[in-house]
Amino acid sequence: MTGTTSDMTSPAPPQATSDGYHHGDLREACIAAGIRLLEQGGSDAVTIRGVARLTGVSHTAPLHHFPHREALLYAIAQRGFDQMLAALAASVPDPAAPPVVQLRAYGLAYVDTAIAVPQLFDLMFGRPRDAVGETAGFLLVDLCAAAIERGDCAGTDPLRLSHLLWSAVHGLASLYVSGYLGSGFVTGETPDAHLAAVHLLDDLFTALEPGPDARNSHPSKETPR
Amino acid sequence: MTGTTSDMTSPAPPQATSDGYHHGDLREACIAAGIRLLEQGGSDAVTIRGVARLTGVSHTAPLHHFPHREALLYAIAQRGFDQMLAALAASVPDPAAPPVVQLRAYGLAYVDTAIAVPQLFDLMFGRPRDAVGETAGFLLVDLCAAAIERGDCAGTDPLRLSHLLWSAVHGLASLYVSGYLGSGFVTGETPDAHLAAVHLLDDLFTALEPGPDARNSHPSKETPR
DNA sequence: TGTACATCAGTGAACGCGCGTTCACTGATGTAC
DNA sequence: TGTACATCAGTGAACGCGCGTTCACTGATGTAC
Repeated sequence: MTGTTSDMTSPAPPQATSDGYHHGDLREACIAAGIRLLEQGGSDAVTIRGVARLTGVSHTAPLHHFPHREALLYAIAQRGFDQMLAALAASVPDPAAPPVVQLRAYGLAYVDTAIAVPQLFDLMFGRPRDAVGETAGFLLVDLCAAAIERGDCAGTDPLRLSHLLWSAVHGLASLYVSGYLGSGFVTGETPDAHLAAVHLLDDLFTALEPGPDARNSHPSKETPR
Repeated sequence: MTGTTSDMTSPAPPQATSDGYHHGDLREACIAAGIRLLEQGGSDAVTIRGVARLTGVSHTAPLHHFPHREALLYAIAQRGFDQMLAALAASVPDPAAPPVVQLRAYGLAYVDTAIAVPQLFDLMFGRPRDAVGETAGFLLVDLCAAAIERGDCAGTDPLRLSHLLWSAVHGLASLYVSGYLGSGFVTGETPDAHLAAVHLLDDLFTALEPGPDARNSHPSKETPR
């Protein structure tokens, strides 16, 4: 994952008016400034006056674009989801690749994005969820179903598989973001988040491989459909 | 997990002085009040003046116990870890049970605790980590090593196994706490967090069972004794 | 091509608010003698 | 057993701060005629 941060903090204004009066794209600049404040000082540091200062504008100007502070935070979180979805989409060069390959790529991109903008990641999942990622959710379940169908993953329930995968990846990202992994907490060895994600996905998909005995492979614990 | 919330919010003062002047155990009362504020309004709502109001004391009194607001937040987070560790310990009735059984119980208790006090869970993992859970980390790795040794889990690296387990459980808890699972986001089916945790742990440990390939060694899932 | 005018996106003064923190103080308690 | 005194844990007034939000305003732009 390269350039994510700069993508988020330096958007070229669509049509900048060059007079000193009108900003050109204050809304976009406020979101970028908000992300900067967020990454430096957490969500408490994201204020209307703060983004106004950073964009060099009077402290009431942002109110023309965000009716209140909450709207600014909401827009920032939404931007985070947009960026993450874009990163996920970009991580799979071939949409015809086997589902397991796609799932691995998505998982890796998920962790990388979270690590790149940790406070934004926290903000995204720290406020009331939005419908923005619903298609991503369906895609995830579809890929799980395809992987099971193809015989690449054990199990029978795509929904439960999707929960397992998402939980594992989200948990790894969260634990790295909060510093509970990656800094010698569990032991001395401290792989970075990207390497840890590779390991986790390797271990997970290896474990999920159906056994070589084609007849005994489905203990079929429940949900037989 | 029963009674966790009340454990956290109604601690009996060790020796309450009954005069109206001295509180008896203001420090403890402030922490309890802080957790109440936290669960209602997030960490922003936890203020020195707020806990003073809730404990019926002048707004400077808490400063005798917490030199500044950050110290209050720190104490609350620490209390959260204490409670979680206690819940984990209580979830394993027999410390001589097979490692996989213990790991399952811990995982379940972890999710249950998080769901019981979601904002506290967020606070705990949202600020600089403490050394408080280090022994828990070592215990986790030890159990993973024992599970591998016993032939109950595939793989060779206890550290990587512990990362996988912790990530999966932590991720599930986080996604439920933030509402991204459990409210029909991925699909219509919405098991509660506890049931989802049971499913996740079932699927995970089933996948981690070493296959019957080499010597058909372990047909039993767990608890052979 | 000019002109009137509505609209958009800025400015800056002002307000009230809750907050953390300081300060001098005071009541209750425990201890040395 | 009494007394002096240090210490602990409260009180309440006061401070300065940054914040969100309101208000009347003004400059720039686009459009109807």
